[in-house]
Amino acid sequence: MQKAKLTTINDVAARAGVSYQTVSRVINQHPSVSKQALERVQEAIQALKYQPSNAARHLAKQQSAMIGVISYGTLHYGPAQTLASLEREAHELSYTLSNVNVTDLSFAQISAAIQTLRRQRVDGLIIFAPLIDIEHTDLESICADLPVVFTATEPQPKRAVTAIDQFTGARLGAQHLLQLGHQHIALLNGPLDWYDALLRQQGWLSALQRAGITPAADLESDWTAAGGYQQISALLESGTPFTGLLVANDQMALGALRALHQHNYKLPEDVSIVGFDDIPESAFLEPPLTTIHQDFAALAHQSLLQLKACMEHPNLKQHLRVLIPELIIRSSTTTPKQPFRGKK
Amino acid sequence: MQKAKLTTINDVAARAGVSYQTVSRVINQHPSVSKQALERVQEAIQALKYQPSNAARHLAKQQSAMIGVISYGTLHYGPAQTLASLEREAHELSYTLSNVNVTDLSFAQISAAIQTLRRQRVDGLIIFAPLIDIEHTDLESICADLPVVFTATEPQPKRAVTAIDQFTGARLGAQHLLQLGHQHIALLNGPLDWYDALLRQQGWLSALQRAGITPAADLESDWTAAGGYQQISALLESGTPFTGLLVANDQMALGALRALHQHNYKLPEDVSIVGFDDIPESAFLEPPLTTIHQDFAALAHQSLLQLKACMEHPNLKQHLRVLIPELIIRSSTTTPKQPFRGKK
DNA sequence: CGGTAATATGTGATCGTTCACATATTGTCA
DNA sequence: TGACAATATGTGAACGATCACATATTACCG
Repeated sequence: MQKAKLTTINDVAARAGVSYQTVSRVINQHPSVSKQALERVQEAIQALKYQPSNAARHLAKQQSAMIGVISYGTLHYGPAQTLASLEREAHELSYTLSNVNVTDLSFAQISAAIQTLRRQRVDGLIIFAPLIDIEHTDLESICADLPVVFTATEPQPKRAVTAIDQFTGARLGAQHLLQLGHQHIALLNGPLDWYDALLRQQGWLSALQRAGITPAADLESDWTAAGGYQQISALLESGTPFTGLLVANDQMALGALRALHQHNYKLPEDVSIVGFDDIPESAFLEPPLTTIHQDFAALAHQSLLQLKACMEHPNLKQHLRVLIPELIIRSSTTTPKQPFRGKK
Repeated sequence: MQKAKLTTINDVAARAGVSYQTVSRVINQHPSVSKQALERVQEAIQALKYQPSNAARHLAKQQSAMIGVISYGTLHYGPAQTLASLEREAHELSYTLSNVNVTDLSFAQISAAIQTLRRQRVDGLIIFAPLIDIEHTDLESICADLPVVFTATEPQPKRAVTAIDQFTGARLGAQHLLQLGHQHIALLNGPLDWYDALLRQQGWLSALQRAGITPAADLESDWTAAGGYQQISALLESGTPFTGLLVANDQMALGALRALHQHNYKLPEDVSIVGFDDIPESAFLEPPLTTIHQDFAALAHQSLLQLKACMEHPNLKQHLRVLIPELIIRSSTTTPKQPFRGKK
């Protein structure tokens, strides 16, 4: 093994001819260090390629400069973007991010993830996973007095939450279709154990109800293009009439487009589609996709800011921070050709 | 602040009525612990919600159970997938991953990233970024005796490298087009400061040269659909004749498809397109995209295995591990209608 | 020149673990 | 029953940094 024993603060002190405490002062930029000592210590650090050990520092300081993240579904666009932004933002605040990705939303996995992060003595925690089934009391017992920010999850009483308003997003999409004159509007949603999906369903329903319109169809799929393709193919073959379609992410919308093309539908004349997320490819689909833009970088930024507030003022009451998504109109939506149409 | 002082091994020992060392033995599953002591310690751990401090453990053990990753461009599909897989794999080997994402490939950033990870005393390092301009001697000086695995980078003498064979991948794509009878084949590549892009260019060129065919065009873009759209639009407007197009990732291919549709090209009759990566959406594009499949999960798996080997046998000479990508034929490629065609 | 403050440096204890070693207890067999 | 091994437990030092405090040096002002 490489038992080469890494250089320590003492090695540097010895070489510079000062005490270890002086070296510590140089590292931490304490003002009371003479110019001579400073130079000699810096020279020694360079020469010995000294790097202070975070572990030792954390132990002594009783804080880790680490932020824990519990993430879910990071292979999907939204979570992946958020996580990447989170990492960048954290680095700018000179925090290190420690990410644990859970593969399901069971209490067992969530609690194991929290334990892992508590061992690392993270200074704060961002839970970036839908937690529909978790009891608040259970969470309280594991998180203890760790500062936590939730996102993508249902409102937690007394807990800090930063989220993009999915309800409003879906409503914007549905309203756009309604304003164009669509009367038969279907929803292709993601899995309902994602809280985001639940909220989008509610927003869509709310818009339709307010307009006095009955939903044409309410489908659930798995966020993938394949799933979207499958569901819309089935819907078309079932003969259910619809002219407007709200899809809960752009990948499924892509699959839906394919299904519609295969069934010789003309787009957007025959069916208008609104996606969700505004992935970079959306503007280049056939036809370019009208969609609900979500600012994941802003979500990351805000949740980190909120976590910082939690860490600095642990007793401050935290409120809900909400980001509003934006409707991006492209050419996949238009006025319906006929007020009503069935199977082609 | 929450100066509540977390519970330590001593608190557990006191409650269980044993010495701290016995508690340590329980934590580390040492065999020589009596059944009674074991039970009492476990009870105390439960009751006090004790979690051992990783920082203290690492300090004492002189190893961190952390693996550092230096990543680049994680907002793109390939890197994002690899990173996510890496995290999952590392967790399975009960390592923690510490990721630093660099925003450019300057020596300054790479070396800062390595310093950050050295401070964390990572046990090993996976450099998952193209390092075309970095001198080997510079790297040697920073990495010192840290076990390192490179990937997505040019072969390093004496260093461990795991990579997907991009040269072969591009050649497979080009050969497919050649076998269909295409004579005018263009390449739409990613930025050439990615080593992957460079290798794909070489593989494509090599296949064409072997067939005695001159390249129709050699374009460089930025991996995005927007970039691909722009470049292919320009190519079409320039009137350069081509019937086959190899694109270095599927997002750019998506943009290229859009450009071709807009110019009223019939696909695949007028132009055959081969993508790269096989993103989940590829099968649902218009038309479904023939592409080169890359197994990013396997890449992550292999590089971690190799790193483990490096860590366990530091003096073992490491070789180059290569994964071979696979051609997935869908309907975006067919025989050329005419042996030659210019601007439409 | 004495006194007080500001600056510069050093010493011992501490953070929460593990390791090496010492010691106490139990078991097994001649 | 005595001897020796195996099992079980405890003690002090170490890991590499920071903190609180003590001390030495320099600076300034009346």
